[in-house]
Amino acid sequence: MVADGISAGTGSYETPPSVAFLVSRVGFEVSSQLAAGLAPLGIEPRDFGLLRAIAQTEGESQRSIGQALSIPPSRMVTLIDDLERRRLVRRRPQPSDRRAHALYLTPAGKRLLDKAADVAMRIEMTLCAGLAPAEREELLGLLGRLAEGAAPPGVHPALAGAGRE
Amino acid sequence: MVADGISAGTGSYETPPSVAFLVSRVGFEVSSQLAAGLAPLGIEPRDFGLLRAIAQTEGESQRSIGQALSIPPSRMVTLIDDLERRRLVRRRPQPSDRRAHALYLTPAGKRLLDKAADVAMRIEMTLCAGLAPAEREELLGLLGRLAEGAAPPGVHPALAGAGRE
DNA sequence: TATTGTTATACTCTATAACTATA
DNA sequence: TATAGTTATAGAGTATAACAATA
Repeated sequence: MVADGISAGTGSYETPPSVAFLVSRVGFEVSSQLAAGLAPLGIEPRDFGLLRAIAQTEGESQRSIGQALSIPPSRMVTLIDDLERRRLVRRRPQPSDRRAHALYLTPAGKRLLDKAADVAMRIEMTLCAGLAPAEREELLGLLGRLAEGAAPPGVHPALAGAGRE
Repeated sequence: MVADGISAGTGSYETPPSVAFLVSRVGFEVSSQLAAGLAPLGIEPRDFGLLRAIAQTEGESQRSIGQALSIPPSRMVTLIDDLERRRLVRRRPQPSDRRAHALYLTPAGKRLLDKAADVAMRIEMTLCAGLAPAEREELLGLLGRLAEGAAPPGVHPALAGAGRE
């Protein structure tokens, strides 16, 4: 099970009216839902992130993608090994640098990525089911402003762990 | 480092305009900030949650608090051992049932809990610094409605992990 | 016989460092 | 000598199951 950390002590004990607390709590729930929704597809949230990254930068080297996602090289080996074994990703030799492996999605990988995106979309719809379209827009705007202010300028380390830091 | 899971693949690659994604991303950031802010106090988010739970149910048994937070008994032993070694928590025999240990905060534990609450409050203030008071209220309301709809009825398993699932 | 706390153990996840093959 | 990928290894964190004392 994924584990959040900040929502710690939620339970039946207390529910401080704090944005930080609520965001963390809902974020945790959403993470769990994503993991549960992805499980039938045989992948985890981190694989989803990896597949997306590969899809959007086809041909990039293993290390380069790992760096962008803050995944150390040795970990990338295991993760890509796994995806390659399932025929979702392929390592191809790079003519320009024979040390490097360029990563590509297989057709099966692309199909799976589409299915995973569907799962994510369904979660979004369920999550916002109680909100009017205008309310959802309002929420998106407010959260976006929080994200801008709070996030470190570059990439944030989200793929690294299993549950939640 | 704490790790979220759903925010996977954030990086420089993509930023879907999704509430689920944004909530998870910001929630992850907040968790990291809490961990960082608590570190100088010598505790982690899960300890914070545990201290709060004990503070609000003084005298409850170890098992009972563990159950409320979805922490297995064997894990509670280690966690409470740790807090007791630092003189933040005390186990006291229960006259009614000599198998059970009732948990109490020491004065030092209460002081530390106060400090931790300050840390959390500062994070909240920083997070919402860019929002007008009315906007923050709006956000609280919208998030509250998400939390109601998305959360399972009872307790949610947040204390289990280290950072974020 | 069931339950509280504990211990022992095994498993998963992850990162660090050493290694190889190229550059 | 530096870098891409790999392998080996060791550490942290966690859960499961066996155990002792008490109910």
